[in-house]
Amino acid sequence: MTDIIEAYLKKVLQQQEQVEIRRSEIAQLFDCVPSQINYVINTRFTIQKGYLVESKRGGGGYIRIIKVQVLDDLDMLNTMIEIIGDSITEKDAKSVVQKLYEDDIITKREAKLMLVAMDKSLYTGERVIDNRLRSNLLRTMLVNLKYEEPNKRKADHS
Amino acid sequence: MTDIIEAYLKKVLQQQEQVEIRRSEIAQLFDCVPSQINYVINTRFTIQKGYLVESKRGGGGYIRIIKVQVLDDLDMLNTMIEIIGDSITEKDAKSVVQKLYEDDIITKREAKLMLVAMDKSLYTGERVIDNRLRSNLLRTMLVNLKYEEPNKRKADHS
DNA sequence: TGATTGTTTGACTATTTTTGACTATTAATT
DNA sequence: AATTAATAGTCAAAAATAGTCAAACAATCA
Repeated sequence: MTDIIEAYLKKVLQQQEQVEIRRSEIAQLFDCVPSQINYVINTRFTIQKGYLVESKRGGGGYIRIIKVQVLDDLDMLNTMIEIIGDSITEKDAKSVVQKLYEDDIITKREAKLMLVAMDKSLYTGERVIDNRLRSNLLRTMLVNLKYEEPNKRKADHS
Repeated sequence: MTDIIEAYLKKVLQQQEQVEIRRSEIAQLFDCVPSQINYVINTRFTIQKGYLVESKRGGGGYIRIIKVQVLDDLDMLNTMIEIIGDSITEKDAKSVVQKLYEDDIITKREAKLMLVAMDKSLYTGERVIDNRLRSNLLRTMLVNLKYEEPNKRKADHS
């Protein structure tokens, strides 16, 4: 169900910059409880995944999902670096890497390397420490990408 | 039993690049306990044998087995993985990365990302712990470089 | 045959999703 | 202004999955 609602909203977002819904209507459409919509939004439309969400209650209330717009790769990297902050969970970190891959800022191999580096199992097991270590690592990686020319093999003298 | 389930999954994988199952369904199909499926997967669908496994718990959960292609450069990577062992200093780790770059096994960007991840300043400050963390990270990265998934569609949110 | 290795089982744990009761906010009506 | 209606948000319990681990059992090896 979550996946279906997510797919529906993303499809609309392929055409548009943002989408505005009435929570109860979508819940009815998919025959689920209204709070399911909140669950979808909280788990699938996070800032790490590149979305902003606004809402209003009361009569004429709505939920609006907005795709975060960036100018270029550099802007995206800077935005992500801000989002990372000085602590980040495994899940959020992986969302960030995934987003960079989807936006063609990093290659699949680079994404894999970075994803591996975000994995919980590599760290100490102390949640607070790990989230700090992870944010240091990811942030430094992204800072590096800012100053790096895109992909070139050393022997590729083309 | 293990052999039968293995054969079943491999047969499906002859037709497809990947297979997605619901653990309890397969267990029912073969009249065994669900954890038997984990055993099959852990013993027969390892990365060394050319398979990648992903899963999700909870509602709509699944286990997905993906065929991967073993890449060239295996020997070099395997050698490096051995060298790394379960503890490695910053200096040695950086040498390993440098060597991979010089041998054209990784790109400059990849090298930079990996070098960043080896840097002492990112870790806890406890030498023994850091060397262990670093080796875990570098080793896992190299293991990942050995395999490649077949044409996974990217960002297809339709 | 005794030791070793591989398989099966199930109790317990971990994760993710679904649900609904209760709360908070805003707009409309009195 | 106060009250009521119409929204959306929160939170925790329940349900629906998958994972782990060790004990029991089976097969194979020396």
